Amino acid sequence: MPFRLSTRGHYAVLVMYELAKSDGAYSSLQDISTARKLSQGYLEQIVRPLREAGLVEGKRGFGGGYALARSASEITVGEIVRTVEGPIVPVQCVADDLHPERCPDDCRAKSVWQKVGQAIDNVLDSITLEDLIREETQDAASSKGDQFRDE
Amino acid sequence: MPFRLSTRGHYAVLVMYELAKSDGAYSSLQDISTARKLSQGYLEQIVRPLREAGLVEGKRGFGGGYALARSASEITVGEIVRTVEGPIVPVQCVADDLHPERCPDDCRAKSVWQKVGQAIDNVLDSITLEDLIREETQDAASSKGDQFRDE
DNA sequence: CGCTAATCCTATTATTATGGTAGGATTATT
DNA sequence: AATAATCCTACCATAATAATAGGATTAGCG
Repeated sequence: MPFRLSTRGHYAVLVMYELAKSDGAYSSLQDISTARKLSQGYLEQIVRPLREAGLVEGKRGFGGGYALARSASEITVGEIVRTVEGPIVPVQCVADDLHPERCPDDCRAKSVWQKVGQAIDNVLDSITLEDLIREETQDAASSKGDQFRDE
Repeated sequence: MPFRLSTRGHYAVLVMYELAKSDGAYSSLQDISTARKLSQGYLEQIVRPLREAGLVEGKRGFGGGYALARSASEITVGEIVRTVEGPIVPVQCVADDLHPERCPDDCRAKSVWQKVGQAIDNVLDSITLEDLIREETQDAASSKGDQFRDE
């Protein structure tokens, strides 16, 4: 149960993954929600901040849908997750200064949580949507190097 | 809000941190909860799995309390967190095979979540309680090397 | 022995977060 | 005009979280 990503971030990446595969064409949330067995209304709520942040563009009306606003190589998983879920701060005491007796400034454990947050950000920021759609059926390394290798 | 550690894991590390500082002597939860402004009853629930997992020893009665069952250098933050919160699996689709249409086996995003989980485990497992109590007031590197440096 | 301080154990509860549903308004294509 | 899509707001059911409450047991101390 610890360090879980909620479905918002999970589904956001799935939707962006689908849009990246469509490469320019507009895809409707109805199609995506049907294919992935997700609630369309829920996806609408999730896509909204992505649109407001300029990651996707919505086109209304018949034949409309969503498309990436930028190239798949310029959108990282970290940007997607932080856009729909907020900054990655595993333990609140790192961000604010409430409960000074519980978590005083000199508490060495704080640096643990900071390092965890940075480690998560590093992984998420190192992976672009292009990495995800490249070599779809293979499990080999991406062409860019060791950023996305399974080890 | 994503990748958050609940208070269970947070408080568990705080308690273990206090026990490590006491170095062998039994510390009561009443003292710890008073000093850290935490609920004693809640801490009791949190310490229980730590005792059952053999990380701490409880001593009942007058003058009793809890003490580390092993050396502080042999207990990692990762072990503490996983004991009270369970394994670190950021996205469930990595662990089970429900929703095969939502998260098919060939979904490349799965490897992202796996890498995140491993990165978290790596950080948590690299830090022992001894690392936390050493050089308490300093922000320098630990004597063991670059495992716990602020960068 | 009896008092007290502690762990140990179970049940309940208030609050919050999660994961949606419902219903509609707007826009664009055919 | 019909339809298919985004866009927007509100509400809600469930589950997880973070405790609280109340007691039973055990051990030291006078």
